[in-house]
Amino acid sequence: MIVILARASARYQGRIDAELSLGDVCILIRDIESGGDGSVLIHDMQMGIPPRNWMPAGSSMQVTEGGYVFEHEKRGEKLEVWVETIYASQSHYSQLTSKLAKLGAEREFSDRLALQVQLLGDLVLVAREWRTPCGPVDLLCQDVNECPVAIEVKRRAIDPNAVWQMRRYLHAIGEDPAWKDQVPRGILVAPSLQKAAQRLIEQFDDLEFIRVTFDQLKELEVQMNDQQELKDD
Amino acid sequence: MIVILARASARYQGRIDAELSLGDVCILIRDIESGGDGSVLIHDMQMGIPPRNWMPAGSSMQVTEGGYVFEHEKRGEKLEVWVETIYASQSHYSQLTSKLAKLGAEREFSDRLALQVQLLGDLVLVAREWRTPCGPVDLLCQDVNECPVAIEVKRRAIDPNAVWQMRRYLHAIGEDPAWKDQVPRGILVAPSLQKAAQRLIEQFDDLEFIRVTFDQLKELEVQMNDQQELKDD
DNA sequence: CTGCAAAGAGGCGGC
DNA sequence: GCCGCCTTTTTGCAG
Repeated sequence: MIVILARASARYQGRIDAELSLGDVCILIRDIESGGDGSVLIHDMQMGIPPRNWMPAGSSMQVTEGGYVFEHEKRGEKLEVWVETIYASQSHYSQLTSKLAKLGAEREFSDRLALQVQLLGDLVLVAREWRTPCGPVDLLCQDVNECPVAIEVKRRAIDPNAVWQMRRYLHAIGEDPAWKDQVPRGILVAPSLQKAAQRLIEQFDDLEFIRVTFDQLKELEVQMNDQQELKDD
Repeated sequence: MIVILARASARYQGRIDAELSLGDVCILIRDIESGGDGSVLIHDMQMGIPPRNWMPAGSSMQVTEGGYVFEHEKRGEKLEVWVETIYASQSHYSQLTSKLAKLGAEREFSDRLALQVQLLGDLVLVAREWRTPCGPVDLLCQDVNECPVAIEVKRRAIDPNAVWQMRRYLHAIGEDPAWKDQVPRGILVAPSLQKAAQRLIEQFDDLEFIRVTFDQLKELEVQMNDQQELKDD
C-alpha cells in the first residue's frame, strides 16, 4: 500500500461526474505491486467517515507528471489526481490481512430470537428464512391454533417499508397451499418503531409490533444459562 | 492527521461488538491537535472500500503503552488498538478542506427529466416531490386527458420495491379529492429494470417502464442548447 | 431536532 | 451472475 499526505485535487468520471477541489487529503493506493487489490481511497484530512473519492478493486494505476490516473476500464471508471504538494509519502508491502468478527449484527439478533420465540407469545418455530415469492421471512412460526405467524426482525427501527414488506409476506403465505385455510398474521420485532410505521400497523389487525432490544436478548440468554445450570445441579 | 502503517489488532465496542484480528492496517487519526474532527479510521492494507473499524467525529484519543484507545462517551463507543509493529508513521496539520461537486446523482437525474417530461409522452409537469400520505412522488404530470401520471425516477435499476412503492402512490393519488374521477397511471424511469420488477409491471396495465440513461439526458441537454442557439440566431 | 430517503453506496449470501 | 438484504451504514434534506 502507498500512503500519500498531500495537497491535491481530483476528478472522478464513471457512475457520476465528480470534482474534488484543491485540499489536504490522504491518498491510499492499494497497488498490486505492494500486495493490494487495486483499489484507491482519497480521504479528507479533517473530516468524514466515507472517502471523498475512491476507485474499486481492480483499477490500474498510472503515474503522470502532475499526479496519478487510476482507471477501471471494464466498469468505465476513471479517477485523475493532481498533486500540488506532497507532505509525506510511504509505502509498505502488506502480507497479513486481518479478520473481522462481529457480534450484535442483525443476523445474531435473529439467531437469538429464533431460540426464544416464546418471548413473543405461544409460538413454535417452523422455519428460518422461509422463502416466499416476494422474499424470505426471517422466522416462520405456528401459534396454538396452528396458524402461521411471520416474524420480521430488525436491529433498527421498523419503517413503513418493513410493514409493507410484511403485508406482501402475509399475502404470499395466504396463497401458499402449504398453509391452506390457515389465516396468517405478522409480528414485527425491533428495538423501536417509526411513527409512520406505527400508524400503518394500527390499520391492520393481523399485524403487531413487539419491542425487543439487543440488551434484552442478551439478558435473557444469561437467565436461560442460569436456569440450565440450576437444572444441571 | 496522523497516519500509521502498522501490524495491529483492534476491538470496537459500541453499536456492536467487533474484534479485528492481527493484520496489516493503515490507521488514520484525525486528532484535534492537527486540525481534525476527532474521527478515526482503520483500513485494511490489502482490500475493502469501507474501513474495517472506525470512530465517529468527536472521539477522544489516548496513547497507551501498546497502542491507542479512542472513546466517544456521549455515544457510548470505544475503539482499542494494539500495535505490534509500526512500519511507518506520519502526521500533518491540515489547513485546507476540499469541496466535492457531484453531477449525475439521482437528484440531478430527476432535475433534468423534469425539464423534459415530453420525452416520456404527451405530458405536462404539474409538481415535483408531490406529497402523498405514503411518500413523495418524484414528478407528477398530466396527460392529454388531464389524468394524473406519477413518475418515479431511479438512477439505478428498478427493483420490485420501487414498483410496489409506485402502486401505493397511485392508490394515494386515486384517493386524493384533487384528482377526483381521474384515473392515475405510473411511469418508472431508470437506466435498467430488474427481471422480477418487469414481471410485476406487466401485471398492471397502468404501469410502464421507460429506459433513460444519464448519458441520454446529457445528450438531450446538448441538443436543447443547440436548438436554443439556432433560435437565438 | 427528527424523520426519511439516497449513496459513485459496499459487501454478503442464496439461487 | 442476478437478486435480495444488511450495514457500527453515513449523509443530506426536508418538515
